[in-house]
Amino acid sequence: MDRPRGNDGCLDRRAGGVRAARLREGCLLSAPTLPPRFEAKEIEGRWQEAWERREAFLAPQRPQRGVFSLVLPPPNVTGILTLGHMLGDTVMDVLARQHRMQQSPTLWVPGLDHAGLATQVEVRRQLQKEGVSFDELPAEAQLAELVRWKDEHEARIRAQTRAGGFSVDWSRYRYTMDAEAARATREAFVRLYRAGLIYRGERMVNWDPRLKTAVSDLEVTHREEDGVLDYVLYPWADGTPGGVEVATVRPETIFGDVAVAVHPDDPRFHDAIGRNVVIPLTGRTGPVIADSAVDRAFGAGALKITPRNDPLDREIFLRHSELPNPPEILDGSGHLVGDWVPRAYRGLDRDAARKAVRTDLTTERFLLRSEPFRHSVARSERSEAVIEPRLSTQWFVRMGPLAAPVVEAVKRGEIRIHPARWELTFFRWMEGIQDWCISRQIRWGHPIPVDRCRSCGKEVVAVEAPVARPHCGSRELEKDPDVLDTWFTSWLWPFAALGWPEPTADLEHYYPTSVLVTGRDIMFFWVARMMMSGYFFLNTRPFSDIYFTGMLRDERGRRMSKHLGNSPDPLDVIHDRGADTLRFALVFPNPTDEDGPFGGNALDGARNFLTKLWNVVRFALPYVPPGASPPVAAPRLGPGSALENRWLLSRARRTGEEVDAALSAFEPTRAATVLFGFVWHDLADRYVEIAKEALLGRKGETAQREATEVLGFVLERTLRRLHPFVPHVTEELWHALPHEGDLLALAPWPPADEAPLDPVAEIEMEPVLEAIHWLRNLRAEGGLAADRIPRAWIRPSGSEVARVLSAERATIERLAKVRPLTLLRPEEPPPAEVGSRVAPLGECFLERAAATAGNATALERERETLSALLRKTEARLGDGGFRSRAPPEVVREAEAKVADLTARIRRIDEHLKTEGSGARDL
RNA sequence: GGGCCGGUCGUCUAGCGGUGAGGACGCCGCGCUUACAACGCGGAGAUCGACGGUUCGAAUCCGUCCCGGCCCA
Repeated sequence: MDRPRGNDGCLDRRAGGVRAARLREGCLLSAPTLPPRFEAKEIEGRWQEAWERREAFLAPQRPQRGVFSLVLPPPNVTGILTLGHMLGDTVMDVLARQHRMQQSPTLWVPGLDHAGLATQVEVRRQLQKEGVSFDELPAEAQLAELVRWKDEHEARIRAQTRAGGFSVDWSRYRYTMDAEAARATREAFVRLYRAGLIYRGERMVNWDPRLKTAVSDLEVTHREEDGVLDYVLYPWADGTPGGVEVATVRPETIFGDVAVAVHPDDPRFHDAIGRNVVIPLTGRTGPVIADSAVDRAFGAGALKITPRNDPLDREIFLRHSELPNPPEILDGSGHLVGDWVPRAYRGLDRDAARKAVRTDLTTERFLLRSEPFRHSVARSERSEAVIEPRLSTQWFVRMGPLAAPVVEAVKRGEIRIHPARWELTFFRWMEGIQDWCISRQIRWGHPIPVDRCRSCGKEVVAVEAPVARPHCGSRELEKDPDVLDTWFTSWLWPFAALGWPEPTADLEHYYPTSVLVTGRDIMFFWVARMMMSGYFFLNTRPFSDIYFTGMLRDERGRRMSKHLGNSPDPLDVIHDRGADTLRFALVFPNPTDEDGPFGGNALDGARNFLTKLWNVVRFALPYVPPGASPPVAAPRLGPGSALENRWLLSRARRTGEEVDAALSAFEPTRAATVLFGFVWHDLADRYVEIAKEALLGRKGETAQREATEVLGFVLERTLRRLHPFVPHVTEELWHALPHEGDLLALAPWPPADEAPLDPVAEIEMEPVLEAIHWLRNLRAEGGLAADRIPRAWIRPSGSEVARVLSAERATIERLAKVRPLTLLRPEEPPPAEVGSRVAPLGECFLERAAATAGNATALERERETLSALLRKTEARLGDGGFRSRAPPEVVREAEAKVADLTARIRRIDEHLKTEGSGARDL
């Protein structure tokens, strides 16, 4: 075996040797050398190409066993990917890569969403900046603009996804507006229509007058805003003085009024019910009606009824059939129209109308007073326009029947939500679910697959464009002018992306999918609806687990947004820092399912970790050169093996088990945290430092061989387990070490239990590490020069500890930089002029610089801590209830603790006495 | 107005009935020890939002309140 010389020249030559050996083997994928620092740029592109060349992520057409599949939530073409997308993608990639390594046929379907309204709004805005009015363009030109936008952004989004190293199957890439998606969309519509779950009706919808389209409840946001509440007098129609006082924030809707409603139990209005009032400015009158939906506490207790312009008014109107049905008074763009609006007001937009109405109400003394009023205002999520509730004819999906099986499935545990706390939110929404308005009056979307007969008005709904004639025999068909809500395609995605409604092989083998990872913000828009469609169209869950990621904040805790400029393009971050650094920073240290800060700190931490990993391998390289045989199994250790070897394998075992458990439980951050701690602290800080002597051959050939095997094995397995998180760097390092197979991405996931558990080694390692720690502590406090190797003594607390310390004396001496370390017998007096510590493993003594006197302080502090603890524990034991009610082992533990603390405090007192005399001697 | 989630070292967080409350970042001190200064070693720093209650025992369970955040109306 080659021995390292321990200087840079040697290492470089060795690295050269690696390269030469690799070239001889004809392996072009090999890492040429390991520079002292890890440079992401150099390696990431190379491995991405290698994976692609080997078609590593191409899912088999005919998988033979249990598959793992998932669809990438197709990002909106509205813009480019954000770091938030990268977070979800990273979580998905961790799961996908792990399952692939576990030899499950794995399919991850990438895609793109046309994002109808959102995209149209973006394109409209963009054109507006260029001085072009989207709305005035002919239909074909509008479409051309939309397609151009889509093409540009699609390219960028694909580039971003590639740069992240995400293991999607590009051969299955899908777009929500491709031909197959169009087919699936039509099919879904037709099936629901035939099942009576889609209907067209005149209903109150959320109308966006700026975009001139209906939007769904989910596309409306409510915000507290300052407004004005007007109190208007509706005088008695019979000319008697007075009338009814009505409060409104939308006085311009007065033209659509048909009545005034009051609460039937409101004593203020008992005499008013049934009388008629004048509706100001209209020349019309209307009755005062009673309805218990009226909120008596609001305004003056009376509500004007505008059946076409307010949902509550509509409800009340429908309960009072005697009221006249008014014509439309506000058109799609928010302008006053129709016979009921006096000429003077027609054509005014709603803001101008409100002003004019208020002025005229004042002039004619109908306006009693106006108050500032803070209330919740509904705005369109996409255009920010104030939503106009408007009676309009639209297409709806009946949600009740679709929702029922989904709620049941989640309650049965057939679909699991992670983190589970979101179930509550989910249920609450599902239980109050409203019908879904799916028609949009925009350009960008799938057309509604309905034709209507010009003569008889009958609807023709078919998957194929209709050729058949409706009942009346006319051939004059008119297409429905509307398009479908984007989500009407997206909600089909888990199966539509696999080819539904065609009975494709992918659909057969990869549906239902395994997991869905997405942000909570689209829980209702998308996730819940996919669940409903899954049960309706395929009678199965679309996925078994849902994982909700958190929302990223910047380091000041603000939400990331384009507007604030705190949302960098992931491609730039990858260019600067590397994909692996970004990926690790996204899962560690902040939990992937919480809204945590993300920024330079996290990126630095990830980079530091990768550098550490890089350097551990770099250190190991000379001992486990590429020529060495790959570790096929864990090294077989015996009782005579070095403690650190037994210990490290045992730690590796526990790490593996916890990582696997964390990933199964959808806790990627916990998995990353455990790996981080293992690599940095157990492997690098402890094992490597302790094992250096053996590795260097100073403890003989057998010891060297064993340490080499352990190091090689643990590193190789650790790289495998880390691979899903940081695929490029691990692939690079894996190839630099002895390994079997040609890609780490396809290497098998190591079983955690192949490394032997060794609880004895773990227990024995404790006092060794502790001794090193306390001696270092004394050393730092004792004011010793860096090159000074002081003498040290330990009086162990028990014979077992004494045995271990004695066996590991050389290691302790080396790592604590003391010599010699002398073990004292139980009552053997300590030396003079020393710093001391009373630790659980025993008393530690170290020579110190003559001038320092910090020891007494440290001891006193320690004494105080221990005394406080002792008092607490004694108090607990003194409590009668404790002894009788607590479990016996807890009582015994407390007793042992009291004994231990008492002994240690006594020791400290002894030390302090010596210290006192010593200090006087100074 | 209703609901949900959360308040733990300066910051971000782990722990969710018996702990000397763990870690990371930041901070302080000493060190370029031949894998790593993007590092090593040591140190300081938290009565776990407040008040009650349950319990032999509460950061952990239950109430009330306060403060954040989100969702719905």
